[in-house]
Parts: sequence; structure tokens; C-alpha cells
Amino acid sequence: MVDRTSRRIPEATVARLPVYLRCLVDLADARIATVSSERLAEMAGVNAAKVRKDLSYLGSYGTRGVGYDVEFLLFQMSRELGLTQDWPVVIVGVGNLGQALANYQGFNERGFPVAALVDADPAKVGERIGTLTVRGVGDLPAIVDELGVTVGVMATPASAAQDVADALVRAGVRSILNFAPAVVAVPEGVSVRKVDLAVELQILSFYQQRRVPGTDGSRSALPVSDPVH
Amino acid sequence: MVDRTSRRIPEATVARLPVYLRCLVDLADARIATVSSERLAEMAGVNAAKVRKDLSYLGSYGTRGVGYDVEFLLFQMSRELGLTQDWPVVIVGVGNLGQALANYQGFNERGFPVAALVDADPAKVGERIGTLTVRGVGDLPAIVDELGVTVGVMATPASAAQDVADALVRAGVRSILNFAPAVVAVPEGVSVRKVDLAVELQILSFYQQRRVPGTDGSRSALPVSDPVH
DNA sequence: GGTTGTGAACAAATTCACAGCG
DNA sequence: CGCTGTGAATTTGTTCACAACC
Repeated sequence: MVDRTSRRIPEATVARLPVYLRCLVDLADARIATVSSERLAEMAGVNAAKVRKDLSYLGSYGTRGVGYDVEFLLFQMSRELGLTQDWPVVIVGVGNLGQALANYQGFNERGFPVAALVDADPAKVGERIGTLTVRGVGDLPAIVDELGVTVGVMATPASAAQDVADALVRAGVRSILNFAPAVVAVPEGVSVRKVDLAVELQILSFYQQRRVPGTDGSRSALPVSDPVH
Repeated sequence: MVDRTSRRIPEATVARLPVYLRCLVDLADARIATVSSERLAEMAGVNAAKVRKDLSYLGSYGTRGVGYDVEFLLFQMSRELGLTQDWPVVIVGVGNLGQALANYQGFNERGFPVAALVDADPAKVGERIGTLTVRGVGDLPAIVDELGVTVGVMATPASAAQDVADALVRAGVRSILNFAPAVVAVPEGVSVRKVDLAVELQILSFYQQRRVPGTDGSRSALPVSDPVH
């Protein structure tokens, strides 16, 4: 009834939308036309009330007594997430992790083509990885301008992280995915998300010693079906 | 005053403790003996009230008018997180990402030595990566028993994820770090944390189109100092 | 004076439970 | 009858603000 598209979507909901999106893609691939909040919840590993609340922020796209139209919801959600266009990314730091990310096909498949590779180490500049040649950090402004890059993926050592983040921001990047084990400060209007492998393992370590399973990220369920309560 | 060590630590706090831990390590390396909540907050990219609240769940380890003793807090926090011992991990799936993780030194450095590599593809079994030889999924029970592995890192395709998770659980693994773009169900008492690169980029995409920077993960700050308000 | 530790106030997120609609 | 959409209740997390203490 209310125009939800004008409502601000809660952060916790935004973080779950991509998970629903993937489930919807799987359903569409399986030629399933409609889905209930119950079923979608099971696939996404959350509960049905949460699915309904989350989807209600996008609009009233369900049909009572029936469920949600998979294709329609897929479209609305893609639009809401800004995924109707590609967002080219630049990867900074071509060590182990950076190279793996450069070769990872998942980025391309999901609308984030790797447009350029950059490294601060002059010895690595010029190296070819896949179809791309590694460029210097000084090329970032040109990369952003010419290739339309808006997202930077940082796979540098912690010591270089802040300098690289500054360089990305100066070049005009508005979103950063940071794999370096360091907190980086960025100006207002730039988004950073941090993926820290050691931090994740340390959180698991906490829950491992006590036998208290958490509910966020650490999910509990019965062996195969019946994923969450 | 109250014995906080018996209190249940909130999940949100647990997720931040490893970040504080890393800051404390940096401070200790710099031979800094004490730190205020203000300074620690700046380093961790949160606010001081949160730091104090979080640390208060560990106990009253600060000194009013002075701050926290770095070494002492480091020890208490390591103990609380269960990091006074190593937790050997097995990596399942030695594709691009799995190999990068296998070569990543951060795991070893932070107490999570990579003890074994496993792949479902018979063609990959026997391959050497660094000092380790890739073994079959059938070896998981032996790996868990003989090497004391308690953590599984999954870097498999989505299609194999649930089967691999089941195999890990059957072998006795209690904690799983899942890089596969799929939700996996596990029994009560097993913890899973998910790292999904595409999901992170899609969340950034949402905040990129609107110019509304989020506060969790996407942090806003002035250029270098003054990280968060 | 400076800084912690913490109740109390506030805000965000989750879950309940059921009216409303197909 | 079945399932969504959503107010209300509840739980969890954050921030304030200040007494207690060094």
C-alpha cells in the first residue's frame, strides 16, 4: 500500500538481498515460476518472516495465497541493487590473493568484470596475468577515467593499504572492497567493505572453544534439509 | 565489579574482538605500553564508547585515568578468543582461490596453519602445492584425526558445497569458513561463516547508485585521521 | 585532570501473530 | 484455505552521560 520504494532500506536487509538474488537465479534456472517466503527462506538460510519483511522494503511484489513471481522479483531486486549494468573493477595488488581474484570467473559472471590490474611494486608492472597487463599505481586516474572503473579491490599488504585507498579515492573510485588486514579511512561518500580472512577464523575460534554456536554467519541446522529455525 | 567473564559476550562484540586484537598487536610491536579507548577506537575504526563496552565484557582490565595495558589486554583477549593455541585448517578445493589461500602466509602467522589440502577432483589429487600434497575427500577423517584439524576452509564450486560441508562435518570438523557462493546447512554445534566476494560487491553496488554511504562495513571518514564519528 | 565502566536512553533488527487478500 | 504484508512486541546493539576512580 505504502510506496516502499521511497523508504530507506535497512542495512541488514541490503546485506541479505544479494543472497536472495542468488537463490532467485537458481530458481529461474530450474524453471520454477513462483516461490513462497518459506521456500526462499530455506534456500537463503534465514527464516520466512525475515524474507517477507526484507522483500516488503522493495515493494508489495508478492501475491497472497501464492507467493512471489521469480522472474519479476529477480528483475526488481537487480534494479534495486543497481545490477542492471556492469561495474568494472580494478584489482590493486597482484600477489597470491590478487592473482587468484584476477583469475576468478565469478566476478565477470556477476557483473563485475576485472578491467585492470595494478601493483605498487615496479617489478610487477608489465607482467601479464590472463588477458591483462599489470600497471602502476600512477595509472589509476587514467584507468578510472578510460575504463569507467568505480570499484577498487584491494589485495595489498596491510602496510600499503591506506596509501592505496587514498590513491583509489583520489582517482575517483567510490567503492572499495578491502582484503588487506588493515582498517582504512576514507572520506564521506566512499563505501568500504572489508573481507578479513584471519578475522573470520578468529571468530570461529571463539565459538569453537565454547560450544555456543552463534546465529549470524555461524548457522545451525539439521544435516541436510531443514536448514534453520 | 561483576564477574564479566561469566557473562555471555554479544555476537556483535565477538566479531569486533579480532579487530581490536590486531590493533593491540600493532601497538605492542611499536612498544607502546598503554592505550586509551579513544586511541584504540581510532585504530579499529569504531567509536570509543563501543570499545569500552566491548572490552568490559572481557572484564575490568583498564585503569581509570590511564587506559589499558597493551600486553595484558592482548593476553586476555587472545585467551578469550581461544588463540593461545594453533588451530590447524584443511582447505578443500584447490582451484584459483584454494591455491591462493594455501599460499597465503596470513593463516600461518595468525595461528591457523594449513595442515592439509583436499580436492574432490581425482585429477588434482597428488598435485603438490608448496609443501603439501593434495589428498582426496575420502582422506578427511584421517586428516582430522591425525593432524588435529578442527577448521575446514571451503573453496569449492557452489555445486559441491553442501556435499563437502557434509563430508567435513562427518569427519569431525566443528568450524567451517565457506568461500563457495552457496548457503550450506550444518548440524547444531557446527559453526559456519561465509565469505562471498560477489555478495560484497553487490552490496557496494547498492550504495554506489544511491549516494547513501552505509555505516557497517562501509565506513565514512575524513581523509586520513579522524576515521569515524 | 583524565579515562574507565556502566546504567539508562535510544536505535536497529528480529520475530510474532494475525488481518487482509487472492 | 494459503500466503503475504505489516503493526506490535521483543531482542539485540549502540550511544550517551556521568559517577567512580587513578
